[in-house]
Amino acid sequence: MTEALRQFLSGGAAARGGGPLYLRLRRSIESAVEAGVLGPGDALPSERDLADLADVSRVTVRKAVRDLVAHGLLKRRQGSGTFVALPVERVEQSLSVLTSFTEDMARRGLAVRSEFFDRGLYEPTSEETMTLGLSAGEKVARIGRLRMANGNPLAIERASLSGRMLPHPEELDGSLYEALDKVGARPVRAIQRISAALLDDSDAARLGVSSGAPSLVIERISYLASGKVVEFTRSRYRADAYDFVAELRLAESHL
Amino acid sequence: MTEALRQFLSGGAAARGGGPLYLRLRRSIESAVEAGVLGPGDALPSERDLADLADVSRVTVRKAVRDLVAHGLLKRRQGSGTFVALPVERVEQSLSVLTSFTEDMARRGLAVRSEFFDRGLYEPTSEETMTLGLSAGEKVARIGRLRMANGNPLAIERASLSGRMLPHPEELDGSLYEALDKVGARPVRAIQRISAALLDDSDAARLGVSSGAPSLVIERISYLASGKVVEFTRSRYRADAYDFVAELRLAESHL
DNA sequence: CAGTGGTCTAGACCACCTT
DNA sequence: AGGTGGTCTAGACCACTGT
Repeated sequence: MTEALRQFLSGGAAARGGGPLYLRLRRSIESAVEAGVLGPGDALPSERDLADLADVSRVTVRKAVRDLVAHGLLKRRQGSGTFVALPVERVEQSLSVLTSFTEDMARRGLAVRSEFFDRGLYEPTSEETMTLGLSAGEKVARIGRLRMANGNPLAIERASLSGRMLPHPEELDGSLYEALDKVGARPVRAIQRISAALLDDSDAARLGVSSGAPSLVIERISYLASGKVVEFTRSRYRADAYDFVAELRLAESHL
Repeated sequence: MTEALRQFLSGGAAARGGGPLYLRLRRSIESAVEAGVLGPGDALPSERDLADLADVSRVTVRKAVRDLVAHGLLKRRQGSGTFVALPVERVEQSLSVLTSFTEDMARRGLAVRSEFFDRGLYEPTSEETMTLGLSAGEKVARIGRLRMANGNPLAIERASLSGRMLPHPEELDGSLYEALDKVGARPVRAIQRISAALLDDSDAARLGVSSGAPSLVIERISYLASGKVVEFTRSRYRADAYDFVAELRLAESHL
């Protein structure tokens, strides 16, 4: 195996076109994975061995590997090694009709679990006061949870609500909307904003991906029938595991 | 100015909690920007000077700065310096009704321009053959363009169509849908899939962002009234400049 | 030409996982 | 205990940008 790799590294890294060494090495490793010389889950040689094989310094190896880890091709485990990433089964979520996370996953035969890392009443930020239309002195209820499907962390959700809607957030256990339903504050409409950003270190750790991995950023504002804002949620979905799907009618559009 | 910075670096970097040096330095620079000691567009001291100020090696400075550049807080210009990034005005696009890129931007008073980097007929990939339902021997028309608003690159679009629909792609100049309209192949419906991923080096260069910056990945399949697939487009939108917005009706959902 | 970021090296020590 | 990735250093040269 190391012999086949040598073709891609020592021969490959030097020969493969021009450019900086770390880029040539990066392409060499990519080629080795694409060619199947390294399969999913396989361990790469240690960074020190790679440095020897490719005849570059370890710093250069780390630069090449870092890029490939960021793009999701490789995974590093401290003290253990560097491995070709396992293919991730991606999960889809519809954007036209908002179905529940739990229902969505159940329909796909996935076991869902939530892990709360934050449930409590807090002094609101100015953003929360404005978005939720809080009155002076009113507290804000915050719910932070890690969403998992089949044991894999998929998303981080941080919801903010008026403390009046949810006076005991620490008792929340299952569905937030169910709890809202009980106090007659079930939203009927939501506006969702989708963007992308790199995960910060703590969110990356929670989601079990490398620091600096990309994520889908979802901000949702939910409204009551009266038009009043009930809930403001900011979520982070693992970009390597999640797709949002929308169906569009092309009315008078000229693209 | 360097005097105020020193508070955040020499004093700051060493004092600011524990953890690796590059993380402390990163936090110090973040703090300096948040505190307004460094405003948008301001130049940071050179990496060598930062290394002296914070009393770390240049490698460590570069590691801290790289992270901040990836997150969009700083921008590096080779031969020139490192600067606090200018705030980017974000652009929204609706997902419920697909309006045209050009119209959308015009409504916001933005001048739109497209730059083609690829227009031609090619041998289809197997993905194109399957998605577009091409018959044997049929060529595929590919349109690759860089979308810009007010001179700023916003997105890269790569569209694939049957060569029969668009036999002379190199003549395409304006709207693709307009061209399709002329041959009676105007789509009436589309499915759009939204995810996120890091930009590769060449796309990052086209979009004028740093290599490894995050992007929104949009895949769209457009259908004729007959149900036949007309077009398959894969786009990359700058994550620091683009939001997709969807309105949702919460039918029977339990979140 | 001087100054900046970009690449690269050889070697060191630490933190962590495995056995 | 031995091997792995994580951090860090001091110094070098290159490529690019400005004057």
